[in-house]
Amino acid sequence: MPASEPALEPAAAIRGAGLRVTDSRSAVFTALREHPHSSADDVYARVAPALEHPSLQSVYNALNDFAEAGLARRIEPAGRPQLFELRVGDNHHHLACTECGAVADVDCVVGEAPCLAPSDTHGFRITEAEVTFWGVCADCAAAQDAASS
Amino acid sequence: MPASEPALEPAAAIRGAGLRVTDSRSAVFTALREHPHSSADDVYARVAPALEHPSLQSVYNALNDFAEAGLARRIEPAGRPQLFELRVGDNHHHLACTECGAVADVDCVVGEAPCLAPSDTHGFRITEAEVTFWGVCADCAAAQDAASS
DNA sequence: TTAGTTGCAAAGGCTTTGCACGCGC
DNA sequence: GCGCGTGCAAAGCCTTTGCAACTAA
Repeated sequence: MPASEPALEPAAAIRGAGLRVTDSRSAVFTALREHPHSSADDVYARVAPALEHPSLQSVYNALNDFAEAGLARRIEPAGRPQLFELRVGDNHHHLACTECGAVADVDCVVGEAPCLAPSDTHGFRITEAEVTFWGVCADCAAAQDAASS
Repeated sequence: MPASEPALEPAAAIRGAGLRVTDSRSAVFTALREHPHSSADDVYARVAPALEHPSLQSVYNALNDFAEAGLARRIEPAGRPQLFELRVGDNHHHLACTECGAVADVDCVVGEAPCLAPSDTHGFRITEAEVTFWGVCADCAAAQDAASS
């Protein structure tokens, strides 16, 4: 099992990103590592019990700080609240469920960033290629099949 | 009916999608054809002068109806208001400017839908692959260069 | 100590919803 | 005439902002 790679200490990761280490941030970091693709609300729900005075705004602060510091990546599935994940810099993409909003990771088909290049850049200075596969997750597909039978 | 006209009559397109033809919808359709990648606000600003009693909600209604009927496609650049365009079914992708939100079309590098397949579907029933290239458009790049020089 | 963070409150942007009137079919 | 669509108003969701008190370094 991949447990060989010791999970980086939250405090070290946060400090390494140039941010101060606080209880809130450590909690958010841990929650995000254990449950990637979480929305701010999800993270808040997870860290709330562990903190003295939890606040949704602090979670937003932490998430935004992480995103800005390059610790976390922001995912914004169309029409849904934004999600966050800690995997960064490995150019992976996402599968998103149009029904329930579930998101799963997919390794890039090509393997190196940017994994695609547009045929015409229209003068844009391109920095990133984002790929999202839309579909229906296994659970929702099962629900649909059950409903239509 | 030959659908080979350079510009399909708005009324025909709308009726063809199974929607009733109204002034609002015709105006929205025309505005969208002339200015693709428009937000609801943009469209509203364009159609308002031509209508008697314009309303932003009607524009939203029309756009959502179009999207649902397959007449228009909804684009949702992360963190920006949603945009709409009339090109549908041709599997093209987008270039988006991280600075100003400008969007440009790019033909799919592969050419047929879905143009990519994930390495692992995680049980998803995939219906669409969406590719967005993020970067800085020519105008914003020029502004940045000017500011840093 | 001192700048960076938190917590609380409130505002803000974008989009949707509800309902009566009017119009396309 | 029937039913969909419009217009007006209001609410809703998610996110950001402002400011005093607090705390990591």
